Amino acid sequence: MSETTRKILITSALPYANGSIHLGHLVEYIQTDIWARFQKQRGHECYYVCADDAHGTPIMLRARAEGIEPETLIERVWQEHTEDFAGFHIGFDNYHSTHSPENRELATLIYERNRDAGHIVRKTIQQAYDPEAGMFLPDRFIKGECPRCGAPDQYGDSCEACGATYAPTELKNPRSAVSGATPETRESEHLFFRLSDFETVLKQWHQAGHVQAEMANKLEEWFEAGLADWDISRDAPYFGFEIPDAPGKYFYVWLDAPVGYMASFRNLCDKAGIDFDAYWGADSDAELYHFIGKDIIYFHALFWPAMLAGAGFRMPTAVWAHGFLTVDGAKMSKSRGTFIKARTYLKHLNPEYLRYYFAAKLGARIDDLDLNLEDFAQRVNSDLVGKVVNIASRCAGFIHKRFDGRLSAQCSEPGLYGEFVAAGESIAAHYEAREYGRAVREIMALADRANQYIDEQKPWVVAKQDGQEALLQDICSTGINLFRVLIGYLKPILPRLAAEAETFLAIDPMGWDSQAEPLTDHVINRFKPLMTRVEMSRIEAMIEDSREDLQAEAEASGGEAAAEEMEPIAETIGFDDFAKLDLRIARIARAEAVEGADKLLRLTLDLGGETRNVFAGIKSAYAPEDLEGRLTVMVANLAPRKMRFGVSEGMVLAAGPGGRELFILSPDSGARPGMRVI
RNA sequence: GGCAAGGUAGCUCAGCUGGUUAGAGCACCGCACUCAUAAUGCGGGGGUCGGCGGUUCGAGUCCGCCCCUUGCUACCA
Repeated sequence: MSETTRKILITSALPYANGSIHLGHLVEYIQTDIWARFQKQRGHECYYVCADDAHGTPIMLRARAEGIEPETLIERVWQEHTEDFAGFHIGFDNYHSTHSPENRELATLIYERNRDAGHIVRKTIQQAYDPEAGMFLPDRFIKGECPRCGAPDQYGDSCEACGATYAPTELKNPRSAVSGATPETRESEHLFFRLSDFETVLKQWHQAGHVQAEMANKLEEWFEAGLADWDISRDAPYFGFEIPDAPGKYFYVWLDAPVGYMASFRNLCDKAGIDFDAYWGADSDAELYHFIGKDIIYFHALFWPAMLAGAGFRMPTAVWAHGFLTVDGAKMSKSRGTFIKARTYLKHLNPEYLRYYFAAKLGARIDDLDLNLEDFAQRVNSDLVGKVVNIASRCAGFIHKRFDGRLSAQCSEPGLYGEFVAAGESIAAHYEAREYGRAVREIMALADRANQYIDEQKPWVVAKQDGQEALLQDICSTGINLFRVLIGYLKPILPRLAAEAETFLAIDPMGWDSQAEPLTDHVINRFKPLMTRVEMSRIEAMIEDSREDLQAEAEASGGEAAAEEMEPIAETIGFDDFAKLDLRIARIARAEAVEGADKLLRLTLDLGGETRNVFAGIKSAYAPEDLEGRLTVMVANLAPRKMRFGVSEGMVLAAGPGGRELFILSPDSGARPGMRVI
């Protein structure tokens, strides 16, 4: 490697201190960690930092619900996150918290510099206020009816039912998700960051190739829509940093979250004597990379670089987004048991299986990544155990039994060994380009070559021939040396396996180029299985565990959560009002799926004297054939409603949140169609 | 219906700016081997590259239309 030493600072997005790490998070940490380990192995000065994102209303409220201080909560979560990451060998150089003195100092500094440069403006806005809880409500903590379609139980920023977006003040019958009180609209002065000041700067930055092509397209859309001012303040009570010149106002969590990258690094610099400015100064020649998920591109490719530029810091060298994780082709699901927490995984499986599998499927693009559990097991078993580790396993015995663990004094296959070494260049290029899948493919092709070599040489035959000891030792020494090169290439992905292999080989930790020459006349240790096979039963146990785990959790927190989240009882009505409602027993004469509708069933209801055509959104919970013949309860005097698939002449009563959890009502036996329900 | 990403062997995926008979790994079948964690090697079957049309001397690769899948969204009176 003739390349000069680079200075590289790498970050992963900060996990929110309000939940556990799961396999979806790990795509990012594993992707980043592999890159960081690779750069270090190449001999560069490289630091990988991260932190918990510890501020914001959800954390404040959760701490309140648990009856503890937010500081106590985030400390506990920090501990848990730290352990989970360590379990997956994520090698942070520093794992800090946004609730730290360094972050307060830097967030304040960035704010003040932007303010002094005229990028901060004050505006008075109307915002929902919860008079009972005594706080302003973030959009997602207000629920009510959609102003456009009237759908109930919608969040304050957008309607899940009709897709409308609106201001929370437009919601009909709004109520606070915190206390259930009806929010009032109050005025408040907020601070705004003028993103539009940076339009030119940002466009130049994007065009200079600092973001992926797909990301650039998306950003272009945002430019076309126009860059809006960004509200960076929140009113007390809020868990965060108070804004120095605005008492009672706090930095919005998304302002100080990315600053957490700097703060974590600052903290590391103070501990390790690194020059902070060499990495963050406006004229820094260091490289700065942010690995993120595709959902937070907006913050990292617009606000963050703009804030840095406005405060006189350098901008990132690149922001790299990855896609989401699916399991067996579908979104992670708690009920299917595919919402797998880091912790649960570690109870059942070796973390390096997952590191390898992700690496084998990761590229530089923003595509989603699928964890196919069967493929996962087969791939790990055949690649790592069957191919790579097997090379050492099949050679080590001879070296030990016949040569006291000593390798040949010279390499008998300089050509083959040279090929393995030469491949390092292209493998390194793939790592550098974040095309880990390509790197893995090349490495596995080499592993195949090694196994072929051993098969051709047939050491087990040579071993039985008198006077062929030297040949046997040469063959097996070559095998061991090829194995060593492979492990060197896999080391960024499999640090633990590499460490154990280094112990087996009795060598110093491998760098990228330290395998240029083969080991000769060197004594290795006794071989122990370096990795065992994935058992499908372990995977199934993990899935089962995930299912139980989350159920138990739901039940554990169920008591208070259920009470807290229970829909408030509606306004009291008189009997006259109730009597307006004509509920009738109906027999479901026919039930059928509606072509083109995902959630609707068309029901033909027999009311004794007449029949009604009713559309019901219960397809997710009931098969049509299970409904036919059943008695149920319907609203018979509801005004007919024209729907996309026809006119609905009434409504069937059902309870439940949705999905499979929908329950239609049934009368006791004896009731007959047409009877009025009073 | 809208937005986004995709549709290449049973599965997971390569196929760069269009160029010989479309590839790999796994799975499957047969053979070999027994050093190795039921590992390995050799051979084989298997794909009209979602469909149709177009551009081109030539298209999996470019263009148009259509179909399908997944995610968000809508249809949940």
